[in-house]
Amino acid sequence: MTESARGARDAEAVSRFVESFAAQLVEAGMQRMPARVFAALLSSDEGSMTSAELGEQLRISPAAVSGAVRYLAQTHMVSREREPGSRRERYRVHGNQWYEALTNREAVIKRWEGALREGVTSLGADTPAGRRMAETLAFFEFIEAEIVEMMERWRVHREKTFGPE
Amino acid sequence: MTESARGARDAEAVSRFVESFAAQLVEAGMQRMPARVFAALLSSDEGSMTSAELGEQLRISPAAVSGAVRYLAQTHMVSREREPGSRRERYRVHGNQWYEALTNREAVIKRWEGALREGVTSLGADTPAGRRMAETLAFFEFIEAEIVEMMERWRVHREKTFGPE
DNA sequence: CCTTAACTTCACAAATTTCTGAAGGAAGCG
DNA sequence: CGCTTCCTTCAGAAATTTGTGAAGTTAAGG
Repeated sequence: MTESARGARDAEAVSRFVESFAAQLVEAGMQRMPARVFAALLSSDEGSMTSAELGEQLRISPAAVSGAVRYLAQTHMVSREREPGSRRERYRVHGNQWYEALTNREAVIKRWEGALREGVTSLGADTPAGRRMAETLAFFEFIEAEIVEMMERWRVHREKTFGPE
Repeated sequence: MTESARGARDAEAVSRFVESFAAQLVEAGMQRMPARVFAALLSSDEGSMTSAELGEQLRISPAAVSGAVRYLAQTHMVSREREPGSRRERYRVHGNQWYEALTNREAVIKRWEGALREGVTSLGADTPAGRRMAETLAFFEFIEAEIVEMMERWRVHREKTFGPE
């Protein structure tokens, strides 16, 4: 077993994975920099990196790191930590935050629901279009409730499979 | 009750709703034109419109309609119909296509899973990062199975509430 | 306090995306 | 069969987004 395959991680292999995973996230609608930063954090052994480490691995400016991290923190995909007695910040992914972030889709769904409610009203609940809106709205309300339960089931399943956090 | 509030739809109210709902879709990551076209179809009484009608309501060129519709058809949000004995095409939303489209998220999830599997391999299943990948992968596999069941439950729920299609 | 390291904000240049007009087909209709 | 209508494709202009360098801000450490 070579040194690079055991101790020090194969930087190139890591980078390849980071970029290919980030590309998938981008294709699903995520902005490029947040996607790359998130992928890098996800594939770090500690699950966390400093701003400088991120900038170096991804070859991007501190400004780009800053912007990406702000977005990720806002959407709860990543949390910021201050290293005590240092002015370095560490950005971390928790296993849990993955599904917290998914649950945050709720915020989006809520806004859709709001818009649909207005639609039902302004198109008229007794028109064909209004009825279609109402049904769509019902669908989202259904989904919303289901997601909550689904996450609860995942929490149980996860604990059984991977043990308590 | 004025004529416009009863018979002919209030074009301005419809337009306001279309634009505001489309804006929500855009914010969730959808391209602008597909979002506007989809919203317009959703709020039409027939659930379908011709290319010309879409162009007129949204004030966009035939080319833009064409591009938007191609995207929506690819993602199964809208189906194309040919009016028999005419060269006009109608684009239609089915109530069902909403959740067919959601189910199509499966394709995205599948690609993520592929990328994560590669990640587990290339980072090493016995490394902390590799284990995190494996857990993330397990999460998506869980979600994928759940979505299938969820859609089945919706189909039942929908039929009870709104009657058979 | 002053220095300096680390992050953030901002204005701008570059790259990308988006939409249009124009040209190019396909398919009904006479 | 040719004419006409409708849709699509394509090249390019316009708008938007993205990432950078530089200046600004905050807080640790002497």
